[in-house]
Amino acid sequence: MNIGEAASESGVPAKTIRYYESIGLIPPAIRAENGYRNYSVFDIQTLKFIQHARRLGFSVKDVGGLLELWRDKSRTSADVKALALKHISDVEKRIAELQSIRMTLIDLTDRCHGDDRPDCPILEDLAAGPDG
Amino acid sequence: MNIGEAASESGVPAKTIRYYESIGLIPPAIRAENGYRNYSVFDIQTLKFIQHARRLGFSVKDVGGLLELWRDKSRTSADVKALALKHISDVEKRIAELQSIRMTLIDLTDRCHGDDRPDCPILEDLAAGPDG
DNA sequence: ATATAAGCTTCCAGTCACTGGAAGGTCAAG
DNA sequence: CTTGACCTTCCAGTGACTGGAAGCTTATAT
Repeated sequence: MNIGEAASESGVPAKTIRYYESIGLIPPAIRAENGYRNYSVFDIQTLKFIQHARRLGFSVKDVGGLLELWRDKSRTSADVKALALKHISDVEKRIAELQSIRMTLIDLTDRCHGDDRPDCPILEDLAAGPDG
Repeated sequence: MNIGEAASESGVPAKTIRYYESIGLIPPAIRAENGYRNYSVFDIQTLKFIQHARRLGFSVKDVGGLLELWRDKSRTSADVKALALKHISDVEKRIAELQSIRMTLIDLTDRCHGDDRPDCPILEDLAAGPDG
């Protein structure tokens, strides 16, 4: 299967597949006589795995770790769970940050009348800072 | 005031101040005889404004827009509010995405016993995909 | 006076995870 | 036989910095 078909099968763009190969996330593809990359059904499985993990916000480096764990039949489920729990805590931290940002922005916009007058608490508060 | 003092006064690292100058977010600093950049109290104000807006997640490009609005005495508060409301909606979208990711991860980890056995629903689901 | 350390300058490279595009080879259809 | 859709490689750009090298200036300590 050529890279284009592999891309549409897996959902990972051809460009990105080559990129994953270049950084060593996936092994170099076997080449056909014309130099084209050739992908097996197993390769597609791997690409789908990567795609799903990336959609869940795992970094490419983390995905590399997950792939190793996936291929390693002797690893324990505790290893995998630890990585996932760490990632949950990162996600929760980011959510909390964004929620705090959201509250501040809502407060600012609520106090801005948003008409054709020039005075605007949003700019005033950005100049004065969070406590002023 | 040298760039180091400007950095500690404003909270923006010296390196970042130079970077902001290089991309045109702030005008080129006036130089002393020895070539060192010289900052006024007003410049510090601007840097603080930038810092606060960045902390609220505005992109550097958006901060550029906010700075223009800040300096433009003839602008209306509606202009500013529109930019802020758009940003709130972006933040909310991102929060929703992260919450969905979080739920999926929690579901996965809940179903993974996380002991020394090798079978792990996290890896299985990453391989099978979100619906399988 | 001198040594040293801190602070400033510029410029280049690296980060992360791609993405776009140019230049050129290959292949299938009309 | 030509067009267009593939494929190849390599280089550059994104966003927002950050690190580091090489070299100048200034402040401090002896």
